[in-house]
Amino acid sequence: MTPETFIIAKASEAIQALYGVQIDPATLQVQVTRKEFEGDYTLVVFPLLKVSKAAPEATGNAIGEWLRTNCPEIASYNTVKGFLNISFSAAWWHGLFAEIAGAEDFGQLPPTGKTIMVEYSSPNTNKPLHLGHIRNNLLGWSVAKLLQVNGNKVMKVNLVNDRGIHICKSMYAWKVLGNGETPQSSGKKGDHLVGDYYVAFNNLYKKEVDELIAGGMSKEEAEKNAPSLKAAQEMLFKWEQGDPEVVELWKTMNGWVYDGFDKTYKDLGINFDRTYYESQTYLSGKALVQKGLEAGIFERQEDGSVWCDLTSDGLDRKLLLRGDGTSVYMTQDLGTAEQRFNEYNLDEHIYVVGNEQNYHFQVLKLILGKLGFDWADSIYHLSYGMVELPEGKMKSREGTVVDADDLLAAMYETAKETSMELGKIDNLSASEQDELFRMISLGALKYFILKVDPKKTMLFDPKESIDFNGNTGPFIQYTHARIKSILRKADEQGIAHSASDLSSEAELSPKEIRIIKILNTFPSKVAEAGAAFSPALIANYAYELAKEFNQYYHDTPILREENKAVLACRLVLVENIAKVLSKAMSILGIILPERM
RNA sequence: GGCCCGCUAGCUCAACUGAAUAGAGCAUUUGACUACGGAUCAAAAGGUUACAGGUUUGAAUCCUGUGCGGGUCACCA
Repeated sequence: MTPETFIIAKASEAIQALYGVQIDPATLQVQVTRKEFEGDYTLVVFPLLKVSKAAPEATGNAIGEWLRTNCPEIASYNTVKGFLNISFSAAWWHGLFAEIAGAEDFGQLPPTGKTIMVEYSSPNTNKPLHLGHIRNNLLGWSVAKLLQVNGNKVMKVNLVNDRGIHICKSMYAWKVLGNGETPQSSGKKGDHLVGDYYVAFNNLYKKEVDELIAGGMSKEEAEKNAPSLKAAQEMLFKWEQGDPEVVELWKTMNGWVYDGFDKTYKDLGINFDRTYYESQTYLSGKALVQKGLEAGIFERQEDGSVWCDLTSDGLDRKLLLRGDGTSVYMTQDLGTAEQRFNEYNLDEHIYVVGNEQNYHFQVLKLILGKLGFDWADSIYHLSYGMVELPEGKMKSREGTVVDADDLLAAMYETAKETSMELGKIDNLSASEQDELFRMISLGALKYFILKVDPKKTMLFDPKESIDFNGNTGPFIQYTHARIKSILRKADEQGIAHSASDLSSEAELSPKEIRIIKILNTFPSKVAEAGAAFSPALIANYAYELAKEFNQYYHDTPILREENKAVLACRLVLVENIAKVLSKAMSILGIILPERM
């Protein structure tokens, strides 16, 4: 039972005893007492005035007095305006502390029995990953982890967009300009190589269009008739026919891209339980369209195309099948959703996709509902905002995209430079140093991106992200390393510091109580963050805890303490800060080093 | 134009279901090194929460309207 629920339960009893009214516990609000007031937790009494028929102060005092005399856990109280500030007894704090210290899986919530699928990443295979994908990947991985810690069975999936005109463009450019270049022959990373040919295609295409226009063709016509585009379209057609040569090239080039992606995913520290390929799913969903037609939810036009009319829902008409009977994006998503819910018996399905697709998912959900699936409301679009740069928006055409691999490399370099300057890690081996630089650079990047509320557009300033001061990942990593250093010294000196060494003789200081209070809120923070699908809440929690430790550490001697009981108490406290920090950061995919 | 989202300190971001004087970091100014790790800590300064109404004992938060910014409304994915 948390202190909050304890107070709510007891306050309900108090109200029953004092005013003879059974109050709905939901109307009672308990919050952590603000620093400037005396007390641990605060009950807001305003909502009770109707029942008490008395002034706020009087009501607060009456309830406070009842609590103090009837609950041994509660030591004192005071009322300021409409706020009843309650202080727990020292014994109670010791009990809570021992409970936290003894809990091995602190913060892991009990099983819910639910299975949740999280789809994220979803790259196209014609170009490497960029900064926008990084936000997607980090969010997706972290939300999956968060849901796991909330007690769910989670399945992480990727849907690779491996077919379509875009990859054919790269294929065509490679065929005419590539001279058989491969990742091996050029030393280029596979996804970058294919991306380069995508760019080459666009240049070639542009040149052809310009020439056609110069030759007297209209712009519109030229854009349709450029030979390279025609060739790419021809390739797409052949691919759909299963032409062996085209399919072979497609397989080869996609293979290069997958090797490249695997490397980037590995560098980012993310993974998937299953990967879907659009080449295998793009035909699904047609049966559902048929079903919808029969049910009269969809309508077929004279040209054979099928539509769903959503105008009565305030939206537009949506195409589901082209005139030639082929399916579109929406058709595929309808089909795969049904497949997945059936195959895995999902309770929820989360799609981590950028907010430019809000409309798509709104429609998807609506249509699934119309088709009569009761799980239509169990799909959730985790929509995230764009990542902007100080210079403005990222536009791939203008070359202002930040490549994921380049960014990771730059972060690594900066982590290295900064650490070397400080010169604290000279005694580490080269490979240990390398591992450390990776931890720090990745920690900085992940924290910087995940601490922002997903749905907001965020600004990524490379310079600022690399600043290791303030509210950053490295600050938390550093805090952890310091704690570990203290614990190492304690071990060297043979000082005991396990939960069983705690003694109620050691008096807890206000700062220590504040830290226990923060530690204690971790499980409810996890629940809150899980409900909101927001790793940002966890990030900000970890920062608060780390900061609290630094303040405490700065003026409280730990190893110099002579009283054994107090010493053990402090060490256990500090150890538990490290424990919770590490659990919180693991939800973000950030590793905390033992030393740095 | 329709629909969706955002707007909080100079900058980047917080504020759980409405609650006390809206909080951090960066940058600025000042102070603290006999350091159990200074990648630290303390302090100052910085706000009409875009604007106007409304609901409420109480609004950054809920409702209506306005402004500014973004997204989206393809037989693309």
